[in-house]
Amino acid sequence: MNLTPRLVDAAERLFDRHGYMATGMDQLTRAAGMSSRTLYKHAGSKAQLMAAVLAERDRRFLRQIEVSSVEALFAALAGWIRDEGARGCLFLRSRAETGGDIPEIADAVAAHKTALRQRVAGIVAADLGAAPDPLLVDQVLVLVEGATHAAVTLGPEAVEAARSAATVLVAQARA
Amino acid sequence: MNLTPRLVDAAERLFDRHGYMATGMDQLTRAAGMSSRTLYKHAGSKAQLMAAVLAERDRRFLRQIEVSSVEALFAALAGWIRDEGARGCLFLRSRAETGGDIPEIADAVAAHKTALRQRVAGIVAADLGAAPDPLLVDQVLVLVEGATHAAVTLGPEAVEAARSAATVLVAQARA
DNA sequence: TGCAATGTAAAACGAACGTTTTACATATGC
DNA sequence: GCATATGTAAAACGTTCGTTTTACATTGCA
Repeated sequence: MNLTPRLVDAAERLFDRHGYMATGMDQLTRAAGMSSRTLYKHAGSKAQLMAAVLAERDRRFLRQIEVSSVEALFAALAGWIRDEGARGCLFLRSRAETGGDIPEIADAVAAHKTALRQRVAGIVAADLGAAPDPLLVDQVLVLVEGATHAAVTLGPEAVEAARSAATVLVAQARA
Repeated sequence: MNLTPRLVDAAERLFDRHGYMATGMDQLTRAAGMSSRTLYKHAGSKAQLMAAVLAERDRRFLRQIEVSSVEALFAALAGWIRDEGARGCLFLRSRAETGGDIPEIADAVAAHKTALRQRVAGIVAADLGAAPDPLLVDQVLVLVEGATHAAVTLGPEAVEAARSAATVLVAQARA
């Protein structure tokens, strides 16, 4: 059940561009350059492959926002969207596509969102130099989700709007 | 090609709960209480049915946020989420599920997001009593999208966080 | 009374779905 | 040199997909 990067990367690309349901196993085998027999030996099932994709994306995204200020958080988010494009949050999308009915996927999404909230709390704390008001953490988290999804239609300006809004909120919390 | 409310309402419910791809035509015919022959005469195709669902949802959502202050906007959003549940934006979800490749759906989503931005601009203008800075409109729009999507994991507190953040931004714009 | 229109029920369409299996090739380690 | 593991290619599994068609019942209007 060990997964090669080749498979996970190809799967992430296809799931992200076309959706979980719309991506067939034959497209996955072709993109990964392996037979379906090997793919199933490595991944177990389509749902488990998606869970592996989400776990890898969680690691990669959290690494991208390894910062210690709110300004840097939104700069990192802008970089992510510049590199990856703006298609909304893959975690929320894959959960919604499957109605939350596939445990492997629902669990991976819940774990990511928990980790994301903790990371944002840490960034706000580092920025303020003190334990932050939970409301401020929620506000920054809402701005992160908002930038991610508004960017689908607004483009990078959504991230800039979120960044400037967060700056005002943090400055006010400091005073 | 006229659509009965019964069909559109049943389709909206299924598409919203389980996703566009995961909802089969047989579930739609059963929920709408009609044969597939009649459904196709009325709706034309699955994609056109989804487009009709989105057009109806657009009307309903814009009616819900027929308000003239930013506070009232987020109160209306809280009411929507209380009644409908928090599953993220159906427009963005259906567009992402289909990779933007189905014109009926992609067009309905684009139209809704354009209308939403104009509505938010109108609300901010009414609240300020003056033409708003486009950046402030983007900020409120980001907070609306953020509340919608953060509520999936945070619950109603996401809307409260967005509301309080928007209040600060509007107050600052007034000064 | 009778003709369109409109509906239902159900079978059929070919294609694609996720997954498993069969048959065979190629390495690696004792 | 021979088992063991690991791979590919491809067919087959039964199911479901969106859509169309066939056959028949019901309705409303001339």
